[in-house]
Formats: sequence, C-alpha cells, structure tokens
Amino acid sequence: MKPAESCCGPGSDGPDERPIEGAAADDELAALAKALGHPARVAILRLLGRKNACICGDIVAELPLAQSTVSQHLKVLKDAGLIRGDIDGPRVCYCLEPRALRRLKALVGGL
Amino acid sequence: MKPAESCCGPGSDGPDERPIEGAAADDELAALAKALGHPARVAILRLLGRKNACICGDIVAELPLAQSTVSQHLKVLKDAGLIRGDIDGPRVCYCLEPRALRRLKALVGGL
DNA sequence: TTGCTATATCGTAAAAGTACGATGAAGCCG
DNA sequence: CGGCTTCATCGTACTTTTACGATATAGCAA
Repeated sequence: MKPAESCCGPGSDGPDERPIEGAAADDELAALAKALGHPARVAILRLLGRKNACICGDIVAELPLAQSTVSQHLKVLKDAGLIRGDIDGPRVCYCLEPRALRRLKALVGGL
Repeated sequence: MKPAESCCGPGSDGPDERPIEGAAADDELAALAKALGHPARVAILRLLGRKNACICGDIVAELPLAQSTVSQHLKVLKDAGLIRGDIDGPRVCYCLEPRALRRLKALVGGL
C-alpha cells in the first residue's frame, strides 16, 4: 500500500544549523511557540501526526470550528513553517514539516 | 559560596504524571506555548536560566521595556507556572520552575 | 514618622488574535 | 458549457495582548 506519499513529498532532511540561543533564537522560538499557542492548532498538529499520511480538510470535520476559522489556523501553522500544504486537485493536503518540529524541540530543549 | 539558595527553595521534584496527549494535554501545551510566545518572555526565561541563581528586577535593566511591561510579562510566565517569584525583603526574586519546564519539554516532545 | 526603593496594579490606547458568515478562486464532473 | 466541491480570503465584531505612564503597595532606613 502507498499510504503517505500520495501528497507532500519528503521534508528537507539534515541537521539544523542555526544557533539555539541568542536574540534570533529567542525570536524564532517565540514565533514557533506563538503558533502553538492555541488548543485548536495543537489539535491540528496532533491530527496530522496521527495519520502519518497527510490529510486535507477533514480537519474541519474533526474540529468544532467553522471552515474559515480552521483555514485561518492552518495559515498560522503554515506561516510558522510547522506544516505544509500541497495542492491535490481541488483539495489541499496538509502534513507536518518534520524539520520545523525538530527545530522547535531543539529550541525548547535548550531552555 | 552560596549562590542559588538565597531565595527560591527547590522546586517540587518527581515525575510528571499527567497524560501527554488528549484534549487536556492540548490545552496545557497551548497555554504553556502561549506564555512562551513572546520574545521578551523567552529572553526572561533564558536570563533566569543563565544565572542558576534567581535574579530580581535586574530583568528590567536587561530588557528594553518599561518596568510595568516587564512586570506584566513576569506575571504571564508566573500564571503559566513557568517561573516562581519569592518575596525577598523589598524585592522579588524570580526563578525558573524546573517542573513546568520539564512538562513543557515532555509535551513538545510528544509532538 | 518620613522618605526611598522595588514591585505590582491601574487606566488607557493601539495592535493583534479569534471566530463567523459571505464571497471568491480553482479544479473536477457531467 | 454549467454546476459542484474544496479551500482561501474578505469583512466584521469581539476579545485579548502589548506597551506605556501614573499610581498604589510593601518593606527598609534614617
């Protein structure tokens, strides 16, 4: 079976090179944390993590929010770099951006 | 020398027992991340981490913000449980709450 | 006591976040 | 082509955040 690769190619790999401390790291961590700072967005990340494949607007069906609101939350996550959205015909397929997630964990771990 | 224990007794220790997933964990992670979601607050946490001892309103001197604004940020961090403030005569001595920090790392790690 | 220092809180203003319905854009199907 | 689905964006209202100066509170010192 071909579960995940139907959309969302492999995320960029390799180690993160940027520093884990300093003013730039502070801003970076704050931006990532801000994106995480809403329960709906945490729920979306968890949802995308459960299906290792990437799902689309089924997210709307899983959350008690209007479609436009979910779209806004997805935009916040995408602007923060935490997820990626690939167009798949009439739908959009979202998936985690593992690199950003690793970066977040490294920054939080540096606290 | 007696660097750290001048104020801020040892934080509670022992493992965290709460679940790392589910709606409650989502809310908890979102609340912690929201508190982290501002560069000034990240800077404050880093400041408190560098001095393993806890410092007081020297934080105000280190940040390009008014005293009242720093006090607000400290309140956000304290309400989130990430720091603790012990009264030390006329000053207040803030320090990290290692337990909350561990909890944050565990929750982020669970993503 | 009065005064001084350190911190919190109040009041306010501007900016950002949250949520919704309505509308628009883009792609598929018949 | 027209109509349908999927999603983003717009416009709007409300709430929250951020920041500041001004004021209150609490402890120390003289």
